[in-house]
Amino acid sequence: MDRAIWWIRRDLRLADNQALTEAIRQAKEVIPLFILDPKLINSRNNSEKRLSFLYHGLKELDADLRKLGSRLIVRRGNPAKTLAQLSAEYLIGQIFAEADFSPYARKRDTRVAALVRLELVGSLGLRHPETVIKDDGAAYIVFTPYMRAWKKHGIPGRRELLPIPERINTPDGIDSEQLPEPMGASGEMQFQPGEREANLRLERFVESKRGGIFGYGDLRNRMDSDGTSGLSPYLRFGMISARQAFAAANEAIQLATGPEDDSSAQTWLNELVWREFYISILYHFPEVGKQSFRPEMRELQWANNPDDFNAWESGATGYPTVDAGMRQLNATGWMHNRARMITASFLVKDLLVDWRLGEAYFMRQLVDGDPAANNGGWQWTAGTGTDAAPYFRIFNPILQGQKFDPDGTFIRRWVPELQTVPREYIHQPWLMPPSLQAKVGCIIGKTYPGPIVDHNQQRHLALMMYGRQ
DNA sequence: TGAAATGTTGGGGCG
DNA sequence: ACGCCCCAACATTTC
Repeated sequence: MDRAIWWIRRDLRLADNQALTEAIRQAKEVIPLFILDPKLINSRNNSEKRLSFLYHGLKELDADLRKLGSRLIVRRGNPAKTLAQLSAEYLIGQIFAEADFSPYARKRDTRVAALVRLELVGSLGLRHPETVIKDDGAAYIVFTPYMRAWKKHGIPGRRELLPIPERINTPDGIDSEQLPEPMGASGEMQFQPGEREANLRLERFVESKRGGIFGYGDLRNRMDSDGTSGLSPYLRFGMISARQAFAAANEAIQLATGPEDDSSAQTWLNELVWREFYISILYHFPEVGKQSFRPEMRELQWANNPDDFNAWESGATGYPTVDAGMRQLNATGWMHNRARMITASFLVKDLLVDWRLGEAYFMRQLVDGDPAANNGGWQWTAGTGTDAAPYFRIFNPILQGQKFDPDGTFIRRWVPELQTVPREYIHQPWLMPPSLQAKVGCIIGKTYPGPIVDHNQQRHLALMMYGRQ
């Protein structure tokens, strides 16, 4: 084959890239192509920060490609039309891409495959969803059996990962669109986009002597510390492959020196398996993107009060941990996982708002926003999903804060109005006597809202709402 | 990857 | 010495 297109979608990396490797193996010349698909770019649930991360990431990828004698070609338009037109114009033999399993991606790829030769190589998870199924061919809908089956297959060692190609021959004279100017300089972003940063983060995480993967078991839930890997945006855009992450996790498990380290590293690896699980769920049950997985939970009578929702999204519920989480999200496009569970539980089970509104809001904010993982997380919280939390499992935002942010460091970082509130009141500032409020300059109802609802009361309402179904 | 409600146990104060 | 009560601490059940 003379010419192939490496169609880049959610695999913005040169290392361990099966689609790219296969394109180079089969064709003399390879065109690295990214298509700005208006359907995705202009989607109502897209996020400025995620787009900015993508655009910066594409710039990085272009720079990396130029070191290999190639460059990134960017086109805007309908993918099927764009690929058909390019294929005809440049006599493309085949298009190689990494498989993506969101309902939209699958529809899109079907349309593309009807017009041009498209070969999907590898996937955004380590295992293709068709390969982890029960003996009778049904999909797993409970995590633990899924994980057991998943783990029966091997995890490649780091030495088996595909190297960065030495050179990519790309024909000259192919027009490329300018990338839209991303908002904000990449150097100021919390997540520096690009493959290089992704690898640095993974290395730091698995090689760190304190914290990192071996401290993960203890620290992952602490909202007041950096106990997580911070890799989600990179996995989201494939700046690092799932295989690379799994290989590193597995190697850490081999190197663990005690049962604590071992179980800590296992815990992180399991989080990666949760990602695979939700990719698989969305693949086998694409309708979860629109409605509850559980049919009996599709007609819940949500309150959907707009004022409550506004208070939630802007971080003004009067519950410090909830507000801190939402403000972290709004400010950075990322939220600690524990805070995601707490804020989500609050929206669904304290404010009785349809989980789909929360899911959409998260998609509009998150740098790492991914349809499978985000949907899985929300359905888990709402108790409507496959292997979901039972409906009566309701987070108490005060207790969660006391457990996972005992000093209120996380709260004070994101809710400056509460900066001066003493430790003993930080999770319930409304209990401060008026004299203390005046003394510390935090007046409940003025400088910081009182709780918009009573948790205990709302908890009972939620139990009734779910119980009636 | 929860928390509240309810039940059980046992030590200590006390008459 | 004994029974009774209280209640913290822990366990179990329930939502």
